[in-house]
Amino acid sequence: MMVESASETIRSAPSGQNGVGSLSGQADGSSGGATGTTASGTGRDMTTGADSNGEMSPAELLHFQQQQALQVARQFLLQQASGLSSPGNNDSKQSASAVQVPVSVAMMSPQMLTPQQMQQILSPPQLQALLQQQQALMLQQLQEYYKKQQEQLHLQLLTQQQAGKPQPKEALGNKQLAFQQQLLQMQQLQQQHLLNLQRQGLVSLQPSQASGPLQTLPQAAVCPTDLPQLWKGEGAPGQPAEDSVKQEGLDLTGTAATATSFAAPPKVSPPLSHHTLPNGQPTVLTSRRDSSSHEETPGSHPLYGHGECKWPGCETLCEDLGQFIKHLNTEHALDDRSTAQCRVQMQVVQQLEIQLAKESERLQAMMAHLHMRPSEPKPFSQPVTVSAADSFPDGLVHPPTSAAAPVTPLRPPGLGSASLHGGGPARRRSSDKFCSPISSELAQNHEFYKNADVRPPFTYASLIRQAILETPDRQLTLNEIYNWFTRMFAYFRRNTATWKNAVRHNLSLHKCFVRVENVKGAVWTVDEREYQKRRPPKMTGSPTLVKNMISGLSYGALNASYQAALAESSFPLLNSPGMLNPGSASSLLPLSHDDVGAPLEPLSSNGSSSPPRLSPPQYSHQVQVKEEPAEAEEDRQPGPSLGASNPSTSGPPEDRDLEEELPGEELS
DNA sequence: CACCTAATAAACAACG
DNA sequence: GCGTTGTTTATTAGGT
Repeated sequence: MMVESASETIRSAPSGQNGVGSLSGQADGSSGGATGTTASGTGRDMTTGADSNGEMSPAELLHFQQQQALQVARQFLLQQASGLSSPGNNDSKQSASAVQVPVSVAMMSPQMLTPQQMQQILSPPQLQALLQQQQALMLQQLQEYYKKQQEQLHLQLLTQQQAGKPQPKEALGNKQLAFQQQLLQMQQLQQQHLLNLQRQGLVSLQPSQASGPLQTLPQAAVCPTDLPQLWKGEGAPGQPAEDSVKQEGLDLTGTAATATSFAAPPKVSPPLSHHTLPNGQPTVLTSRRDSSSHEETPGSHPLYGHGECKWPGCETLCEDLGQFIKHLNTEHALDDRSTAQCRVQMQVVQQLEIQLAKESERLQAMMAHLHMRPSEPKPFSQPVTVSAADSFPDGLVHPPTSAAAPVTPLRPPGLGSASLHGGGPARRRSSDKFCSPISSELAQNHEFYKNADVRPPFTYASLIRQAILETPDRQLTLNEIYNWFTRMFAYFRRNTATWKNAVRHNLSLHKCFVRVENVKGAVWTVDEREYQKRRPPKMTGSPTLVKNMISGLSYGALNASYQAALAESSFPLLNSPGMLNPGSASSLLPLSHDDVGAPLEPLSSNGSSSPPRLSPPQYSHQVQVKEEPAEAEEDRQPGPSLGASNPSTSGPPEDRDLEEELPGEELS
């Protein structure tokens, strides 16, 4: 609550903030207490690493690997939970953010701010910059790491050949083990990298620069330090090289520290180190050394290691850093060759990213198979198996992710750009345009929105509707709507006057929101038809087209999975944001109330309730008002349209009333 | 450029 | 009188 008022003063909204501020305090208090941290998926019971085995049978090995994967996943959750994702909660993660933020912030805002302030203040663009920076480092590390791994494998193979005779079996087993470990490490790294990317996707505008501006980002990414170095060498030759080096060294340590915190989570590595094989020290050690090389040698240079120049294809030996710097400035100055090499490197990075995406996808599938679904309702939103090509046409991963969907490379359907409302002023609204299925989007990322001070890419109207539909009775009082907002979105824990006003404004303005007098007051409900009516014009794609596609597909031209995927992805288009799961879910499972994720969990687990694409119960929302005099409904009901129009009056809330065509008819 | 939609701000009334 | 709720109008901005 303190934070809230603080941020409010910071942002200094115009007038009557005070009164409302206090009010919101109350609201938050109640809601916050109620919700706390709901499912949030962190509490999964995961068997902790199978440690101790010296030798393993293949089965054991597999098991071990799975355990490792689990651990990695948990690591993710922890990271997310600890607030890596961004602002929202304060205290506990302050330390974490204190570690991460300052680095980048130091770069962009000379004057130092407290982490908290930063959390409040950091705008998406800034965050983006931060993340890009981190990503750059990660990429760099990744490259090195991969290289190392390769070398390592090679080395191992050699040693294996040599030592293969004595105890072939054991050695082989060990090798295998080491191999597995390496794989795991790679996975781990991949995931972390992915996490970074995803996080970046959260805030960044154009994650997909693969084709176009490719130059800009990756260039920075490839070698954040050496390019400036090169330019420096050219631009200001008089400058003592040492100085610049030192500075960069410092910077580097800073950034490297953050990067390594991702790269080498202590939790996961220990078990690995246990299993290092006889001669295996190198494996783990190298990786460790690798990942931490920067931080351990403050004066080092990313392109300098083990006494040699790491410039691609160079490997010139340099006794010390100074010599290396000279070498760098002379041999790798800014010229055609260097830039070309740089480009190549960029491509390498991109390839790696793609590879990463694929691998993480695989991991996702594995995790899913292991019932590890981290509080995220994959089945609905995305079949997980969206082809990598689809998800990453650009080789990058965009989507906002929550702790719930740590590794998921999925991009919220239709939301690709929607969620990336980068930079822009708070005004930017996007949701409806993209017709992102708010519910699935939310389901996937609610953890994120809950904790990250990121403006959700949905319109107020769709959010309000979502809030209402999530409740079993599909009705909410204004205050309950407020609470939902604050509960679900960190973003709405500040500037309360503003958005609350907006909420009221929307409720009044849109015909789709129907106020119903209740015994205990007034509640708001959603008139789904009205809501649908507002959409048609938008439909960026062209609903009819989509419809045709689907119907066409349904003739079986394409294989089922693809069809499903397609139907899935286009479903939201037909039904407008948010129609699906929660609506049906909540209608079926009252337990929904607590948060978005909740209703989805059970569904995802039992899978019973219709696959996303066709769930009929969506159109359920002619609400019935609890304990309510029927007359109330009239006042605003667009009476005509469906006789069913008031299942409320007649039927049960579940109203299986089948009007699925509705979207079609209305949209087309 | 016109038009539409959404966000934001603000005034105001009714009500408890 | 105050705060909440609800309605309404105006302005601004982004998208088409």
